[in-house]
Amino acid sequence: MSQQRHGSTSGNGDRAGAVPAFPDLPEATIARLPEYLRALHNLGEGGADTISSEGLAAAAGVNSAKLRKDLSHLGSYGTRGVGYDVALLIEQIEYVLGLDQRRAVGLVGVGNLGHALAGYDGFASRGFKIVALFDADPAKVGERIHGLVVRHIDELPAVAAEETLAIGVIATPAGAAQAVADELVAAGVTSILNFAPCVLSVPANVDVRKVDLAIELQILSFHEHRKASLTALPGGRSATGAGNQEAVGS
Amino acid sequence: MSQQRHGSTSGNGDRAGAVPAFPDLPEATIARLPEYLRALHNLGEGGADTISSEGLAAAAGVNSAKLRKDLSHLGSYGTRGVGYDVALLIEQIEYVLGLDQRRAVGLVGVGNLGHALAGYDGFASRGFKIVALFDADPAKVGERIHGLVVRHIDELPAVAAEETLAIGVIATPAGAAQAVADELVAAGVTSILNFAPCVLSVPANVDVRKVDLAIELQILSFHEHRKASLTALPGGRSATGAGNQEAVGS
DNA sequence: CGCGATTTGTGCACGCCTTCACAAGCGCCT
DNA sequence: AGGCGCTTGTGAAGGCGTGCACAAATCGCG
Ligand SMILES: NC(=O)c1ccc[n+]([C@@H]2O[C@H](COP(=O)([O-])OP(=O)(O)OC[C@H]3O[C@@H](n4cnc5c(N)ncnc54)[C@H](O)[C@@H]3O)[C@@H](O)[C@H]2O)c1
Ligand SMILES: NC(=O)c1ccc[n+]([C@@H]2O[C@H](COP(=O)([O-])OP(=O)(O)OC[C@H]3O[C@@H](n4cnc5c(N)ncnc54)[C@H](O)[C@@H]3O)[C@@H](O)[C@H]2O)c1
Repeated sequence: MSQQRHGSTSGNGDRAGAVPAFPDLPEATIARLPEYLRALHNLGEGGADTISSEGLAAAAGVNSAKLRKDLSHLGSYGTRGVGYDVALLIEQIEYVLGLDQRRAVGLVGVGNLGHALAGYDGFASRGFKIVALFDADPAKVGERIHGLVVRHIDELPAVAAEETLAIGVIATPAGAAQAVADELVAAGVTSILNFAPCVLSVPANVDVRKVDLAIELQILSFHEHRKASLTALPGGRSATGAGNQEAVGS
Repeated sequence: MSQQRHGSTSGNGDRAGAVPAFPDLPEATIARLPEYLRALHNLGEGGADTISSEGLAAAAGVNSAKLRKDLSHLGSYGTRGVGYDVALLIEQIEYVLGLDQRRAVGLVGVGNLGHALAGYDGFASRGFKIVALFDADPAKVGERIHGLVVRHIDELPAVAAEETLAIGVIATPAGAAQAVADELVAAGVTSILNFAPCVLSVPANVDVRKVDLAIELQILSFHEHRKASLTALPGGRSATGAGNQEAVGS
């Protein structure tokens, strides 16, 4: 880690304008950082000043060696014999994840799922703010949800022009998803979270993450199936092997 | 594949009672099977009888070599020079995923998100049926949602006794999630889909998958951050590297 | 001031997954 | 009947991620 960036004054504020161009963190690591962050916040509220890798690993549900290696990738902020400074580590991870600036989210498709998302306070507390809601249904446009007015999808370019949307969320039916994605991309959005069960085609510089509940259920179904086929087999070993806590991140 | 199980009569029904105890498919493969399945259904509705690995791979958003290797793991159902028989492959994958029997899902926590899930028809069309809704709030108990009456969480054991729940879905606040998970496990549920942002502790024979939207957003945020720090750097290569379609599966 | 207890950071080996590249197999056309 | 083009299935190589095990570092105490 060439750039040490150690928060000398403990508080924030010394973050230089020019971002240091990241060492390429392993994808697997960055997928776990949010989990560490959540665990740290819990621990912090619990009054802990420092936490050992063992403790944090347990709270995040991972192996302690993995956790240490992950953290080592973003430059070492632990103290041997003591552990990690909770506040400092929170600050570090938030910085790496780009959460020091609150990211603006635009949500397209205010149906069943969209409604739930729009009203979810878990976004605000984790660094995001839904700043705009869009739908194509005239009956929905104008509706007020949690302080936001639903706007017509055609207004997307205008809205994006006045407030940069960091992330676009697609909660429309699958048939409309690709068109919506195209419009988001045209409006300058380079990160998309897609709830529609379909593959999106986007330019190479745009990141798409997909959440498909049916897929999750089907994976569970497979394991059910497998477990069922094992019930009448040799030693019913329960220890060795599969059975556990798979996070959704890639 | 020792057991060929070739659907001779094309329809279903010849599935012998004793399941053949699976070759251990790579975890990565089973996480992609649902995606292939969805793509196949789309193609089938489009009127295709057969599909090449190239075509199916494109529809599912993966590399064609990867797709072939995945499918080869479950015994080859393709024809060289022609491709895969769409109907047969659908049947195959559904069998492997255990979707030939419709799985009963119990949903706990009928709040914002729970409501949306309860009303989602995408489950039914993909092999699942929500058979019970639970909540702890007396104000919610008794409410009728999409033909199902919300029952009190205390009734879970009774309900589970009369209808086996294959999968439990947790959509309660994080604070209640562990308790709910314990109750599900006690009721005999061995697969859990968890929407609450917390780590669940369960016995080794229970599978847990987690969906955390904030984590997805934070991962996107990281890439935004990284991209932003790269704008003013050497050759703005857009081809090489990250930027794309990461599925939610492990 | 030195020693032991504790905990981080990491070298290393192993296994999984991805990807390339190609031989083997299949159907169609002549 | 034979050849040609197309597509599958897979061997092999390389890369990535995980987890062990341990040296280095720090703190607290006698
Ligand atoms: N409801 C769930 O629990 C759930 C779960 C998993 C996945 N999903 C997926 O999420 C998506 C939304 O689900 P839902 O249940 O909210 O569906 P929905 O039909 O209730 O809502 C879809 C909304 O999108 C709007 N819309 C349609 N085309 C549009 C367009 N071109 N531009 C803007 N808005 C448009 C519709 O007007 C509607 O309000 C679907 O793809 C569904 O498969 C939903
Ligand atoms: N709403 C969203 O879009 C969204 C998005 C991502 C994650 N989540 C997560 O999903 C969970 C639910 O979110 P929500 O917005 O629906 O919250 P909510 O408060 O609207 O609903 C929670 C429901 O759970 C019920 N409940 C509480 N304790 C219970 C118990 N012990 N047993 C049974 N039921 C109990 C409550 O009565 C309530 O009806 C939360 O953990 C949230 O973080 C929600």
